[in-house]
Amino acid sequence: MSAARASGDGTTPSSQTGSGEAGAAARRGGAKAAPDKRRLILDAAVRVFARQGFHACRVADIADEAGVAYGLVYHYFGSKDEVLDTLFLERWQVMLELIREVDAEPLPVREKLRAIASFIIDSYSHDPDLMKVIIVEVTRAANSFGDTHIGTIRDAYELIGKIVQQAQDEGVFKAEIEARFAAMAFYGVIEQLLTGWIFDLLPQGEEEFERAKSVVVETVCGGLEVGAVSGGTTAGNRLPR
Amino acid sequence: MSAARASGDGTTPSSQTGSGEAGAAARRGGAKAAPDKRRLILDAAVRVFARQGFHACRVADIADEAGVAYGLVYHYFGSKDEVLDTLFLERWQVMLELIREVDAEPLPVREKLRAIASFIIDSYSHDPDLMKVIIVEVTRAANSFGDTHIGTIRDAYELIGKIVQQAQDEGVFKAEIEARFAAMAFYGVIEQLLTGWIFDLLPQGEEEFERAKSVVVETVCGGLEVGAVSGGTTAGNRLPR
DNA sequence: AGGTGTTGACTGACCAGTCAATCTATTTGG
DNA sequence: CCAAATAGATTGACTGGTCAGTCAACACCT
Repeated sequence: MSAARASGDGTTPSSQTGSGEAGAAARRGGAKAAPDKRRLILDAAVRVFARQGFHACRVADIADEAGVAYGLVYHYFGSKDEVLDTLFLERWQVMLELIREVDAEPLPVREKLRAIASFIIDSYSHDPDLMKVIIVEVTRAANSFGDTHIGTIRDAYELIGKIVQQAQDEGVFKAEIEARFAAMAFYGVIEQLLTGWIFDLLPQGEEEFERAKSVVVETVCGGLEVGAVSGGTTAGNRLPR
Repeated sequence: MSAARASGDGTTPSSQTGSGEAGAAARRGGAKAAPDKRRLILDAAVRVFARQGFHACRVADIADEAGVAYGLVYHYFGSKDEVLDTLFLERWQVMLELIREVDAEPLPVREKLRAIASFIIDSYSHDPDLMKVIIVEVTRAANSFGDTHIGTIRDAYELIGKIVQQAQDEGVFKAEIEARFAAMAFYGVIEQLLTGWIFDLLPQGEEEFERAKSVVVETVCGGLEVGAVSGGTTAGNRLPR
């Protein structure tokens, strides 16, 4: 289930600094092992970025939050920017992978889209701070990180576009609405819901998150109007009401 | 027509700094009048913010772009922040007004939503830089301007929510999808399209903008699936392609 | 003579990134 | 099995540059 993947912790997503770190890996093989300062810093950064925003926080804040010395941040990361880059890529890569997997499976479109929506919403549910940072500081940040990662971001849109395209080829989705637009619409709805939660404009909670998954798919696929298709959600969904 | 209102120039949307400025208004009554430095600074700021981002630009950049001295920026605005605040409020206020007007008129939901979508897209078409700044620096910026203006932003969502609610009461929109969610979805689709244009992920141009208006309404109201409602749009554009 | 508009040099605070020193663990060679 | 050597981890004071905001002076109008 996609929800499972949403929590990809403890795995220490490998290098990023580029330096050799075989020694650290070996040491970690033991028992409790050293608290892996690199991870500690990343996690602290998420909290600090979410709380104060990337621009408003100082590197010292991250170090303090992580309980390490200032200089250590620069031992593991080349710059303040690189910390954010790492956080973003770590998560976005996992999402791209999931979308590719979903795309490969022989599922009805609704299910594919639902899987994607579920992944993103579960990601938020599992670590709201991280998703807040990604959306606020990267995904929408032209002239800074958004620009840097535009290629990676675009990949996601294109993968979703492919799914829509296929549905159109199969005659399940209307052909008049360009796949590219449809993909943006779908993603836009999800991101706006997260934004609503981030800004505390919408009620949050497991229940709401579950409901949101259905709402997203139902809205985008079936439309808001009565008389439009009202498919069931996950399982069998052909019955017209 | 909503498109007309999207271009609210030459009118100098009045005060914002709060100080008395009757003198300026009187002088402007003449002919060409002084170039209204305040406006000059605001327009320059839009360009600079759009080009470099709010955080990455210096106040000196704004002054240079406007062709005025550094200190003059502080004569008209209390701070760098206030410049952005002014730009945002100026435009957002107009949008709120439009939504209220649209809401008051006895139109079918599709038309109301189309009018709103048209306004926002026309705004972008008319001044992409300004919309870029508003979306990138305010609308999605938790922990900075988004937080400051959250109330004003929320107003828009709620007004749209009211329109959806009404459609539900009339039995035109499905009741299962909470109006609040639906409103967010609608707005989210629009903002994501703008984001696509801002990041150059979607083709731009008058033609695309026009098409987008229909796509937004059609997607959100009728859904992507075949068999869903395929309503016409505003004027005489019933023909499918 | 007084007020508003305009100028740009200056300052005070702030902060990313550097670096030399210290500490800890692992390896080597005797 | 231990001491010296090596390498990485960790520390935090310090620096160099940046920039928002101030201010005193000047320009122009009435």
